[in-house]
Amino acid sequence: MAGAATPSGRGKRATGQAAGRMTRDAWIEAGIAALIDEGIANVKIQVMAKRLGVSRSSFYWFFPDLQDLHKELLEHWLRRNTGPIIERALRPAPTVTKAVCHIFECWVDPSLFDPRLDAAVRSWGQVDTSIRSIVDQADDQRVDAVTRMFLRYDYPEEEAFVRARVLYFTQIGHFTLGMRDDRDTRLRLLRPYLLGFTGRQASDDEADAFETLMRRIQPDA
Amino acid sequence: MAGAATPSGRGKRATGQAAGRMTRDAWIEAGIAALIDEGIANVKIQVMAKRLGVSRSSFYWFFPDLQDLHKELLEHWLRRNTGPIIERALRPAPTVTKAVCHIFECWVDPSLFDPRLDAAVRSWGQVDTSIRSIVDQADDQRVDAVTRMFLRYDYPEEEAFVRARVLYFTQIGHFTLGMRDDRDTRLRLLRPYLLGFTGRQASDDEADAFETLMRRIQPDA
DNA sequence: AATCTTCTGGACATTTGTGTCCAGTTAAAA
DNA sequence: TTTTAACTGGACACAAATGTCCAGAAGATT
Repeated sequence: MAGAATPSGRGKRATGQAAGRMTRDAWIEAGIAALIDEGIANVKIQVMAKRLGVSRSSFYWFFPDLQDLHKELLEHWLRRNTGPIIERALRPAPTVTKAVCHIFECWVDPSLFDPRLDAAVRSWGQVDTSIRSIVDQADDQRVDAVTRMFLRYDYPEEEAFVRARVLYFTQIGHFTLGMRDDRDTRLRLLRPYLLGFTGRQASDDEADAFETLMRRIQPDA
Repeated sequence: MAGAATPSGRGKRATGQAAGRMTRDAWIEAGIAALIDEGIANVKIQVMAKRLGVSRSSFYWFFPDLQDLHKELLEHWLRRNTGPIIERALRPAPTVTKAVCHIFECWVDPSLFDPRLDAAVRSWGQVDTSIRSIVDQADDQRVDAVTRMFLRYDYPEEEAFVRARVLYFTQIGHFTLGMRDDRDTRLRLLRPYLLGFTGRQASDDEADAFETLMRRIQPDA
């Protein structure tokens, strides 16, 4: 028995596995959760174990040490967050404004991009140089993909690069600052943002299409 | 004696005070340094003491506990980083582009704004909600000041707000991502950035003036 | 049913950090 | 020079983490 701290000795655990034993993935999930809302410095075996209602030994069965879990967390982030942005940036569209709307999907659809995870990994990178270089690399890839997007709409080389940065940095800044405008505000600001990012006015069709998409993803907010 | 770890027993310390005793400020400085390059979770009395070549007791003479130092670090950040931005945003200028250049001064002059400190405090806010709300408040003040700047040049209300955010978030994103372009790159990108932020072309005079300023501040980089 | 493999709990050893207490040193004031 | 105030080091008592070891429980396999 884990003592008085565990509400239900055997049956169910707080999170992760329903009843049976532990799995490597359940530990990784717990790690991600801890990373996101307490930072890498608080991803601790002891506290995760308590939270999961399991003893620390379980951890050491699945991982040689804490560092191994860290490796897994970083890989999860790479898979989860960088892919979708690049994919959306490559998607063909009749106008720049429409193309930018495609990228915007990542910022409104939590299944495409997890802002809190991104922010957490970024904070991690500030403290650990080996992480830092990997984050930098991912940022370069993302900005590069957006730059190529602008180039497809005949912006001059330098302007395309700057606009890509402005678009991407604004968004990262947005998340870093934890801005969480509600859906209506975001819809209201859509056109000014598109103007600022592209220098061109979006058509009504495009704005409407994005509004529809957003209403589908966030039924109400 | 502090043991074999201290290279010079009495005379000089690693940082802070030259020779004499310790001061509250020296501890705060050490705290800022630790916060900036190792994150709040690694602002530890024990390691700072070792680094300063002093025993932990000294700390407890000047501060009741670690939390008290944390409070001081936050106050330092408030004084250091938010004031100058607001001041620059209020400064009168003949054109928007010129006004934006005034704000840009904060990003190129380390005496006006410390990007690494800002990033560190921001990370701290992600982990500690009481810090978070203070950081949010500061961000609101900064964006608000920039919004009013745009309003002075007759941008419509909503556009002014969005442009303020784009300008500010881009910059925060820039720092968060640790982008450190060299001086020449920054000068080359100045005009495209001004165009993106304001929607208007800067005059040669304005660009030249900024270039002069930058060369004065960063003799070479 | 017996056996083998996988996984868990609890005990142990160690490290790193916090905060308290107090005797004693050092610099300034009387 | 003595006294006094400001500071420092070292010892103590805890707490929270990591990582190791191993007996044994719980499932899967034969």
